[in-house]
Parts: sequence; C-alpha cells; structure tokens
Amino acid sequence: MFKKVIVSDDLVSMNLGMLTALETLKVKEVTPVQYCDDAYLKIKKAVLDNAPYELLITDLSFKKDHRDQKFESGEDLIKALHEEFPELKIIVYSIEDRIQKVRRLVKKFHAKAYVCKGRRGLIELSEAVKSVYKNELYLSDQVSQALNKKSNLEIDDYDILLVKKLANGLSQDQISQLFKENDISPSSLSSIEKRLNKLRIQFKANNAIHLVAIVKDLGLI
Amino acid sequence: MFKKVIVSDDLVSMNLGMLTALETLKVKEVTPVQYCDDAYLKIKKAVLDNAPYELLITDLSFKKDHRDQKFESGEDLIKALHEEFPELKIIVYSIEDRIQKVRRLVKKFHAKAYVCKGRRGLIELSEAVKSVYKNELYLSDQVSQALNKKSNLEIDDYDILLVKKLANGLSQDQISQLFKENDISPSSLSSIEKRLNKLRIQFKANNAIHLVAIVKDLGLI
DNA sequence: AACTTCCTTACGGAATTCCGTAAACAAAAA
DNA sequence: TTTTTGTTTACGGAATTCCGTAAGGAAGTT
Repeated sequence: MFKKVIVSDDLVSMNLGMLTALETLKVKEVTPVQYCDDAYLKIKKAVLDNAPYELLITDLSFKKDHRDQKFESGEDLIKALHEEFPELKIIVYSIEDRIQKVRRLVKKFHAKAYVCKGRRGLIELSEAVKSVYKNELYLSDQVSQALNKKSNLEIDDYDILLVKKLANGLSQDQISQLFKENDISPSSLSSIEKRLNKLRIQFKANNAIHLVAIVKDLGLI
Repeated sequence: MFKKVIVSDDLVSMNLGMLTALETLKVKEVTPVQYCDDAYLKIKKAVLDNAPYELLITDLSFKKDHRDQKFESGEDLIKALHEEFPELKIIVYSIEDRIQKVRRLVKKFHAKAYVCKGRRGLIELSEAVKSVYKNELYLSDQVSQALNKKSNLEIDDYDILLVKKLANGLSQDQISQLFKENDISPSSLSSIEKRLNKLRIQFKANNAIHLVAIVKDLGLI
C-alpha cells in the first residue's frame, strides 16, 4: 500500500473523512492541507527532500478567502503537477459529476481516479486508492461512461468559445467580427449561424437562449 | 443548550463533522441522516412521540440516487417543515453563498441561521448553534449583507417565471399564449417585451440570451 | 485532370426580438 | 366628476435571428 499520501480539501470534515479512510487502508503517513498552494509546496518540498509523495487526493473547487492563491482550483493544481511531477499519482475527489470534466482530467492530466463525493463517497474512495495502487484506473459509477463511449457529445473548443461569447451578450454579428480580428476560423456570420444551428440540434434546443441555458446547466461553460 | 438535534447531509464526512461540533457544545442527542425524507420522517415521528427535535441543521443540495425521494432538496424540506412544524429551528449549512438564496430561506421559511461551508465552516456552525439557542439570527460573513441591504434587486415571482420560460426555449409569443391560458397577468406580447426590457436594464444585459445567462449565474433560476 | 467530399462563405426571405411611441384601462386622488 | 398615476395593451419599424439554398475553395481520390 502507499506509504506517503497528501490529501487536499478546503473543508476540514472532508479532510478528516479521507484521513480515516486512509487509516483503515494502513497508510502510514498522510498530510492534510486546505489550500492548493499548500499542496503544491509540500509536494515540491518532499521531492527536493528525496521523500516524494506517492499519491495526491484532491477536491476540485476551493473557496476563495483572504489568502491569495497561485492555484485557484484543483484543476489548476493538477495541471501544474502533471507537468512538473508526472510520477505523482492523482485521485480526484469531487462533488462534480460532469462527464466532460472527468474526461479532461483523466485524458489530459492523467488523473488515475475520479471519485464523486456522495453517500458512498468514502467507500468508493477507498476502492479507488486500492485500484490506483495496482495501477488500475478507477471511476465512480456515475461517471464511468466518461471514457469508453466516444460520447457523441462531440463539442470542441471552438463551440465552447462560441457559446460563451453568446452567453456574454454578443450578437452573432459581433462574434463574427471578433473572430475575424483574432484570426479564429470560421469567422463569417454565415458559418457562425450554421455552427449554432448544429449545436441547437445536438442539444435539442429551440433557440439560442435555450441552447445557452442547456449548455450552462451541463457545466460546459 | 439544545438537548435534541437532527443533522442532515448526504456526505458522511459532513455529518461526522457536525456531530463532533455538537458534541463539543454538549448536545446530548444528535441524529444524523443522509436523506431529506429521513429527516422529515424522523422529525414527524418525534413530534408524534411528544419528544420533538429542537433544531435541524441541514445541507441544501442532495445527490439523487436509487432511492426515490419526496423532498429532493434541502429547500423543499425546509419549506415543508416551516409550514408543518414552525416551532422547529433550522440552520442551513451549505456550500452555496448566493445572497438571494439566503434571503429567501431566512425571510420566507424563517431559517434561523445560514452557515457557509468553508475552511471556517465548523467554527461558524458552532457559533451559529449558540446564537440560535439564544434566539439570535446568525449569518456567515460572506452572506451577512443578505438582509440589511434592501438590495434593490427587486425581482418578483413573475419575473422569475418569465425568465425561466425563456430559458426553457419558449419564444416571447409562446410565453404570451401560455400566460393567457393560465390566467397569468400581464400576458400580452407587448407587456412581456416590456418586462424583459426592464430586466435587461436592471441586470445590464445586452439581450435576452445575456439576461438568461446572468440570471442563471446568480442562481435565481 | 476530373471528381468527390468537406468546410467556409454568401444570399434572401420568414420569424422573432428589440425599442420607441401611444392608446386603452383601472385605481386612486383631487 | 375630473385629474392623476400606473399598468396593460397595441402598433410599427429597425435589427437580429432563423433556415434553406447555393456558390466558392481546399483538401484527398481515382
């Protein structure tokens, strides 16, 4: 089993919960932190000390408070850690269950497990730790289809940007001009109309308003 | 201090945290539940047994799972309890920090305290319990302006309904017809346009799409 | 080269939204 | 009763969105 683990969540209760779960798994050394920056610094220091952490379990959303933070979210932290310390295994433990987010974290940043907080959260977390120790990927049931399906929700960065601009109050004409200025293609009004039409069909939206509402509900923007 | 308290949160860790906080406050009898329906049933039974709970501490958002629930959210539960058992004191303990939500819960359903989950969550919760015991209202710092400000955001139920319909993909014409059918006034297309225009100005929105996006971000719909 | 195929752009008309002005109506005040 | 005030409704034109059709261009294929 892992020897040295760090857990990160801004809520004390959650940290305690993880602590007891890891205790039952006979993990000797567990460090709890409440800020992403602390997690980063401790992980970095441990590497310099030649006693690196083997596993990080972290939440995604952290409340802002008086302390200014370099990493504002768990995702920021994970991104940085993946680049700097690819050896460190990472388990995400979050209330969020958006497929898109899971896919991004696992595929882009190589998170080894994604556990949804919930009534069975601690049980699943414990299973996840065991799986990851055996180098197996672990996903909570609710998000398990995040990878296997090609998940027809083929919606790319361009689409996201487009809908975001729309939600920010720009007219399709304004978006067209903006895209022309920034060399984003396609940029013609006609293409933008066409793309939005495709998205409306894909998300079964009656009109642009409906589309924005749906996409916001899905957490895509 | 309170003798008999019930705490409700779908996450075990949170329930445990509340339990220890209440223990430090010398509360003798604390019942933890993980479903709103369970909270309701236990509260009801306790009243029938002539040994009612004095205080409920509850989260707002509960994950759905296989068990079908009558009350899907903490707000549903609070609404029902306020009507049926006005004697029961209620503390909300939630991650949400939307002013609007706080105001609604406190003013409409007479919640006695609103504590935001966060790094100081358990400390504040403990203070809240003490305040409520002394019949004082308690609000976390982040949401303390929820009441004092007359908060000119004068937006009524009609406005909410209107924007909701819009977000659901109905055209202004369809909304007009719907309102006519349901005897909701005003119902003319012209009036609906006018009202939406007022809301756009109020929320500094460029157009209807922008309005819906803003109102969704504020958590009003 | 000739030919698909896919993507971008253009265009036009119908529907809807946007926005100002004004009439119709009701309730309260003079 | 008349006046005032505020709300609802009506109307018209400009702007934008919606939607189908088609032209232009950049790939790769035969």
